[in-house]
Amino acid sequence: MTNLLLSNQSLKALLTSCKTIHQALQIHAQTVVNGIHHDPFLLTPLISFFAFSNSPTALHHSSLLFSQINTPDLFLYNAMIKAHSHSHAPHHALSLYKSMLASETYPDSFTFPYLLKSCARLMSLKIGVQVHCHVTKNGFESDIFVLNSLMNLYCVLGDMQNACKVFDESPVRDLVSFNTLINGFVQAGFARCSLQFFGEMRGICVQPDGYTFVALLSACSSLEDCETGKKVHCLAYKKLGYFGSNGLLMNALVDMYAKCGYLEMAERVLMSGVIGGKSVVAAWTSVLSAYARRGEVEVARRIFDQMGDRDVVSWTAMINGYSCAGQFEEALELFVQLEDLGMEPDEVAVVAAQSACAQLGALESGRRIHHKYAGENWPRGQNRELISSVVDMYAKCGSIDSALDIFCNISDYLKTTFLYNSIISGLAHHGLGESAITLFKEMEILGLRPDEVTFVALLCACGHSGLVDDGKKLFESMLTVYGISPQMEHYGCMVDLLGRAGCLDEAYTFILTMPFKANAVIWRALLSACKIYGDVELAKIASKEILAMERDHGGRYVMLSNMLAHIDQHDEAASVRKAIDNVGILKPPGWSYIEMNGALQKFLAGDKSHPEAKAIELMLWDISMGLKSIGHVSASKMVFDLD
DNA sequence: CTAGGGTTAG
Repeated sequence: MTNLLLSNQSLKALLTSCKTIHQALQIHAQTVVNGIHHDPFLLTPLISFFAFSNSPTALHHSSLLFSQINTPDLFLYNAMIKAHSHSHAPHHALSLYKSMLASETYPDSFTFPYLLKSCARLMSLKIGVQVHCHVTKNGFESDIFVLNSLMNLYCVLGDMQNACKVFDESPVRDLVSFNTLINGFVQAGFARCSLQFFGEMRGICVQPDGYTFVALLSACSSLEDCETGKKVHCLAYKKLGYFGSNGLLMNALVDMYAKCGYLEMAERVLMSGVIGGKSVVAAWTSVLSAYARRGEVEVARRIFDQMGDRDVVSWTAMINGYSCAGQFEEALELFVQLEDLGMEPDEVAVVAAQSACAQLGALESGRRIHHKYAGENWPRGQNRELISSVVDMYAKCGSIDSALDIFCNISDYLKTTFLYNSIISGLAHHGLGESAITLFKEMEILGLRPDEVTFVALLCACGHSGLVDDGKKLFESMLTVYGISPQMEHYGCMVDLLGRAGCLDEAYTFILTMPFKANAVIWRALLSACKIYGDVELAKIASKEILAMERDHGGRYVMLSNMLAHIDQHDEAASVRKAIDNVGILKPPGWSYIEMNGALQKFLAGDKSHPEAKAIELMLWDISMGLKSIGHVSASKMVFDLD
């Protein structure tokens, strides 16, 4: 553009034919140059253009423009609320609504669907119920768009009772209402209900569409019910005719066959379609992750390599595929490659990366990824799954201070049972039993329901901190207060707790009075306690049980021989070692990892191949001398060298 | 005056 001055009228005309954000920015620049950037007749179309363009930077731009307007009208408010409702920060939509009411501008039937969408994105029941009240107060409770949005909100929150209530009490219903509920049931984990509800829908002759079939196939996927899936496949064909070009429906179909384990069928359906672009990527991603879940990670990788286009979802599927196979280094490496290609990982990808870091103990990578993608100022910092993966990563990498630091700064409404499970188990492993119990109480105050995992973490915390009475009380309360029946792991924790505290007889009685037969893990917990307290008789009982249960597990022989060595029964120790030789068992070598300057250092017992092996040995020697000088007695004399 | 609700895969 030259220095030609453009009038308000011509700029407005230009805007109507404007196609890209770049063009709109140029027009905006012109309004500034011309000093007419406060003209509401220009600002309104500019703001709505940016607001509707689905890009974070454009949204930011429209927010700036919006803030310059003294009295925005309802249309502008609706445009901004809509734009924020599908942004990374949907809570802005609610602030906008508040300031809208404050400036005495009142909502219409277009306002509520976006507000409700924002509540759904925020997963906030509290705010959602408030907005529901406003819907009623303003008399929009029979607007079909508002009602369907309301139903969707309750579905997303997993509150199917209220979703059904809205449906039942609604004077108007359409196919979208039915589809919302059918899909809601699936997403909330009630796939059977979704199929049943579809039956009711057919009973009153409501004709399904593509959306309906996608939801039904998703139900069959989650149930891994291929028989019903095939019926849905046929019905879709009967109702819709050829749908090979419907990308979403084809994906749902491919995914259904893949999840049910019919991988050849999935691939055949995929090939039979004429889908392209994003849909092909999605369909191959479904197949890829099915192979990964099946444990065929190499096949998954081959598909990944052969895919022409790949998006973040495909990369994440492959990253999780590696993690699933225990190949965490490959998983992390792939994430870094994704970054190097300049792709923007989303929250699910970052969660996958953090979990690989957690498994590797890769603190430096974990911290880098945290700061880059999930820092406080980052909009994704609002994602609950992401938050708990970060906390979990720090806790598992031994940086409990960082984990606590982040945890303490999380708003209550973002806290979940998962998050508490992560931090409580982190505290448990760091021997901070009291803090674990404190956080458990805090969790109750917030109204979060503890689950089985919470209690494993808590009992483990008590065990590691010698809190015998607290542990017993918590164990008792599981069934009586929380309605969770203790499983084998919980009994194991209790045996460990009692054993560590030296209550060996009590631990043994506990095992004998358990409602099910103790497994080897539990006997091993007892055996390990016997080792600490030198109870040979009980150790023999425990060993006998373990030997009877696990003929091919190397670990117990080592444990038993260690124990016998410790209590000076070298003859028996020798016989155990002989048993190992006879069966030909080798304990899988124990690895340990540490990440230094971004590189992973692996160590194996007795391994001297590290380039810095000499310096490391000197340092270790130095540390152990330091420990001895403050009175620490090494337990390493108990360990037999099996090599 | 303008605009709107429900879909897959990690």
